[in-house]
Amino acid sequence: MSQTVRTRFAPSPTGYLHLGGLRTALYTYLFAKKHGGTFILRIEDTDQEREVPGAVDLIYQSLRAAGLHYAEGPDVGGDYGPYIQTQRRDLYPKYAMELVQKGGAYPCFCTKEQLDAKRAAAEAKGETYKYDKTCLHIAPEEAQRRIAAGEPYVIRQNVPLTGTASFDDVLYGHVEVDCDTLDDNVLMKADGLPTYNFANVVDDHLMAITHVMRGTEYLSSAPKYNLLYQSFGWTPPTYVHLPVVMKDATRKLSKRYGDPSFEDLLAMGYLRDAIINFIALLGWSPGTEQEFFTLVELEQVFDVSGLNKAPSIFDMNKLTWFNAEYMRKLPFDAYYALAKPWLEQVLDPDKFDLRRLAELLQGRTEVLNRLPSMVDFLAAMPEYDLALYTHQKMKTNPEVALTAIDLVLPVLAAQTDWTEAALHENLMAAIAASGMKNGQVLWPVRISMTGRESTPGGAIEMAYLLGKDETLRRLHAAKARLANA
RNA sequence: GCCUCCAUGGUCAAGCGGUUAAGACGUCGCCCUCUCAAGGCGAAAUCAGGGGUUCGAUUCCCCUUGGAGGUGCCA
Repeated sequence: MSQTVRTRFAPSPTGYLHLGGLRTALYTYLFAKKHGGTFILRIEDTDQEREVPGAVDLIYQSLRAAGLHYAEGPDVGGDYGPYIQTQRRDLYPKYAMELVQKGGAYPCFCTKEQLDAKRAAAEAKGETYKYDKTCLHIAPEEAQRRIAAGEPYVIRQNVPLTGTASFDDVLYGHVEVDCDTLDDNVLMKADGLPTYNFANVVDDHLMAITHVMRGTEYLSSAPKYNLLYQSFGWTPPTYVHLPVVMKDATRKLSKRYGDPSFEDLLAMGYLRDAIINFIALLGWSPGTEQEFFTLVELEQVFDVSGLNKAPSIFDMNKLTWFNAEYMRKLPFDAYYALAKPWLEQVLDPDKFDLRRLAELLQGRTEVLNRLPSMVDFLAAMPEYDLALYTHQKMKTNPEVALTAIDLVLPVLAAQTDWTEAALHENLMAAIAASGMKNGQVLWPVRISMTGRESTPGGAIEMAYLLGKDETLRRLHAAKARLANA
């Protein structure tokens, strides 16, 4: 590649950054990095009605949170600004006029009502609606007169009636369509702002974008954009269209159906690096067996040849697996800092050894937000079913449980050194002396202390965390309940 | 409807004319074990269908089917 690579992520400020958008941004960023190029951010806000207040800031925040740093953008500046399309509004009319002069576009005065009627008529006949080029035949002088008179108008692309339009995509190859299936789309709206169809071409050219990476929703209109480049006499960028991310086989990921956004995942306790790692592998393969990647590694190894053409389904299960793996890999102190606030939601830090608890939890943490429900039994003994005392493999049932508690109670009551090591030593000795199996006594003892089928540690760890008084209190309560059963 | 694109297990996917069709998640066994995880071992599970081309198709071509995207003064 002789020219310096410049790629851009160009979202519309219509809300949060969804995962499909994040992936597009990631690949766009990685492509630039891989080729030593520049990644820039451009805000496409030409549809003022759809703009959501605060969405622009959300995009900045999300991109920063993801670690996708852009060298140029609205909030960082650059030599090709402004980077927000509404701030570039004065730029577009000039190019629109140039296009009109070159025959690639024309002003149109048809009203919304007229067009709706034509559209309805076409649909009634079961035909595909296409603008009939009525205004193409208005003489330039008359058009000028009407514009000067203040009549509302738009600028439409003048698509040839015959022939074909095409472009070449790195991923999808040569895409060609018959011009007669193409409509004369609006390039400049009556409000004076360009549509995506126009702004994208003008801005990519003006910003010297060399590689356009974007979703496949633009694949079928790309030939039309190429017509624009031809009319202008500009060299089109290299295109890489990216398949969408799906929720399942037929629906794409969408906030409306409750699918999480990037920000949502972070708030739930998914790690940024885990999300990035997972997203990178969703629709792209490095071609090797490696499955864990840091952003920096991805910057080196990313290649468009590993992109898959088919849409891929977002698998929360696998994301969660990645997250659990990343949790385990964290240095303990980093994990503890992350876990602590979640633990403190349900546990008084003055009453429990949260640090020890976190040690037990680190290897079992899939997502941070699951932590509270994993430890809340420590704060208050939950209701539980006596059936929990019956466990085939542990060879226990309520009767055995009663025996076990009777065996353990005096040992614990006499325990002065309430450490895991000391508890372990004395308890194991008592069990060995009794002739019972470890699980036979430790299972029911743990149940009676926690009321949970599974806990972040065994009976000994739980006893340590609960403390002597609370342990004995819960054991006595369980004994009374079992004796009356 | 029309246009464009896509198609390997439940999911992510490797494969790019000749393979026992990798690997990962998930699932199911077994082992380990004071529970659950983690870890170890193992298992089930895929080339959508039909035609071609070829000595030989998962791989190339066509059709069908299925799916996606587009068909806006939205992007």
